[in-house]
Amino acid sequence: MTTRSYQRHNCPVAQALSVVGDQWTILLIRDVMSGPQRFDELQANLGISRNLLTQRLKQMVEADLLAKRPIPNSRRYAYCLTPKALELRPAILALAEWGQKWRAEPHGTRVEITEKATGKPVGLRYCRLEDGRELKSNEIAVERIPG
Amino acid sequence: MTTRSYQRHNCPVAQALSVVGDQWTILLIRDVMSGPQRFDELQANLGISRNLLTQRLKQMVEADLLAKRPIPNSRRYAYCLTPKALELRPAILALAEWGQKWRAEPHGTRVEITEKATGKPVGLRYCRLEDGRELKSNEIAVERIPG
DNA sequence: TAATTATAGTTCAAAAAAGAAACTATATGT
DNA sequence: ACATATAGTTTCTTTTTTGAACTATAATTA
Repeated sequence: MTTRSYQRHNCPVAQALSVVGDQWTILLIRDVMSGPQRFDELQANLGISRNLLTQRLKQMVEADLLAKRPIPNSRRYAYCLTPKALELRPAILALAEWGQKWRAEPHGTRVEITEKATGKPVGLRYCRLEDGRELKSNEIAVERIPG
Repeated sequence: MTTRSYQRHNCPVAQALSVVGDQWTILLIRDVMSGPQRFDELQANLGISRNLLTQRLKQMVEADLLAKRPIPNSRRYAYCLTPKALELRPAILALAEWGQKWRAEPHGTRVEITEKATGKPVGLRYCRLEDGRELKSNEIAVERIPG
């Protein structure tokens, strides 16, 4: 690892992207999150080439993002999200919200978050950890603290 | 645009990634957010090759993520974030939080969010939009609504 | 005034990554 | 026995990225 890549990697954003920052990984996680979990389904949905899908799935299993499990009474395999991958949901939802707002075609597929109990709309917001109180984006400061 | 890329793109996550999903764009935005705004600074910080940096900066200006402005009384240029890029902050902070939790080295650089007025710690959480009340991740449901 | 440095690039060859399409292996159903 | 489904692998081509040297120009320094 060179000095430069060290600089890139001593930052949580760069470290996250070194795991999920390639062209396909986040889309694969999103797809597995919303249903399809088999090789051919993922390939058809995303249009990723098969050799690359093989390679990515293998890397994602190694990175503990996916678990590959044989489906009983079948020779199929299911790719399942690990807790590590599930915790990317806020990042993926934040990207979805941004994509929804800034995309060229305003009326594509939407992603909506609701409260299970009431069906009321929910969004990702800044909260004071102490009491869960919502803060507006201009009320917060972001600081990088060298480790 | 092929059928497959249409499928990929009729999804706000894929649409977001089609703009910021390459290897460098999010790191460039993070870097510009936290200070460096000049060509050579960005190049040295990230270790990106110069020709690719040229190309990415140009694309990001075209995508309305960056504005290139000459610095007065100097022949330097500053790359400044547009509102569109600034609104990626939640996504970047969500990635930072995930990277901080799951990276191999637990004691690298940290990113901390605080309330400006009080210095109290803040995090990105799910909030009921109606009243800003924080909800736990198991209290929410995510739905994709075809457009 | 001439030489040097700083900045923001460009150029070009090589290496790495990704894509497309055909092929393989194996189990299952008919 | 033969066709089909699933999950890949192989091979070749195209595209991206890298690395390193080179360029252009304005401002500084000697």
